[in-house]
Amino acid sequence: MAVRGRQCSIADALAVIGEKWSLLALREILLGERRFDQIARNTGASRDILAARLRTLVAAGVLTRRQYEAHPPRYEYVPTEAGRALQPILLNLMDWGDRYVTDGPPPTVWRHSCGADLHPETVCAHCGEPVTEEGLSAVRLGPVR
Amino acid sequence: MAVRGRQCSIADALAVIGEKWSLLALREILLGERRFDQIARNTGASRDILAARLRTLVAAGVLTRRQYEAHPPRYEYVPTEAGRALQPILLNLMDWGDRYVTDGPPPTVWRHSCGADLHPETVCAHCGEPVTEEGLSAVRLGPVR
DNA sequence: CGTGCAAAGTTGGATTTCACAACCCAGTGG
DNA sequence: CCACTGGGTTGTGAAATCCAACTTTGCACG
Repeated sequence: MAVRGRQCSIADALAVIGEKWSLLALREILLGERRFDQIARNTGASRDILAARLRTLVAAGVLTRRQYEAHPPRYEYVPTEAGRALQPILLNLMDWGDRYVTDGPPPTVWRHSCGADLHPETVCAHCGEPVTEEGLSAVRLGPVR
Repeated sequence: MAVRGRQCSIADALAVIGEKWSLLALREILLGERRFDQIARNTGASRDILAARLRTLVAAGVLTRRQYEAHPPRYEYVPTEAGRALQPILLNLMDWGDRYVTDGPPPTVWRHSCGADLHPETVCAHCGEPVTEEGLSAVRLGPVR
């Protein structure tokens, strides 16, 4: 996407998952839907665009396309490790939408194994403290191309 | 964006910040850049699209547009609470890009106040345990419209 | 046999969005 | 007077998206 602009992994990540429908397709796949028709129905994406996005995600290594039936040939989409690693991003995005965009109660609720309704929080993996603006400084920034 | 499809705060969130360049503009603003020209240069977005995105983000309450000079009138873009709340999402996205997309070392590195280079981790706000696929179950899902 | 259905797309054409360069306006500095 | 800066807007053409219809392979029903 961004040939010019700051060299940055956010831009690189968005080149893979930043297009329209990519993240919604991944949401459905991480919810357990693996079939084209079901993903199309549950996201609302048009079938041609969805096919293109799934191809991109397979090419990027986020999904694999697995044949689950030989005659007629039928395929399903399974998340790779990279795909499963997007789950926290989707949960954070959902939580942000719940708080600042969606009117009314959250449409989707997750239960954590500890028993509580899940509210994701981002912490420093090293010390476990929540990440706040004040506790953060940029050591090195990507150059602007 | 998604009139049809599952009712979901991820879709709602993407309607606000899911368009091309929105998140990259927010990245620059959260890095401290507040001026149109600087944001345009550092993201690589074309000026017309950037102006449209900033208007959308102001209308959605993610940014405010503040006049910092009267003659000639000049404006800067300041994140609101909702805007600052996107920081964890951007950090997670950056970390994902570092791991699975960007070749070579991470272009941008953040230092946490604990002294370590920041690697964000998403935990359950209630119990503090990392969020994994296994520890998670959907209690309620949004209906498909 | 003929009809209907399902899954996983592909195709054609209209609409919308995006990119790029050029332009505008107000003030500032030389 | 001239160039330059900041914060945009305008026009044109290219690209992406939307939507409905069609295709292919096979199964099940009557």
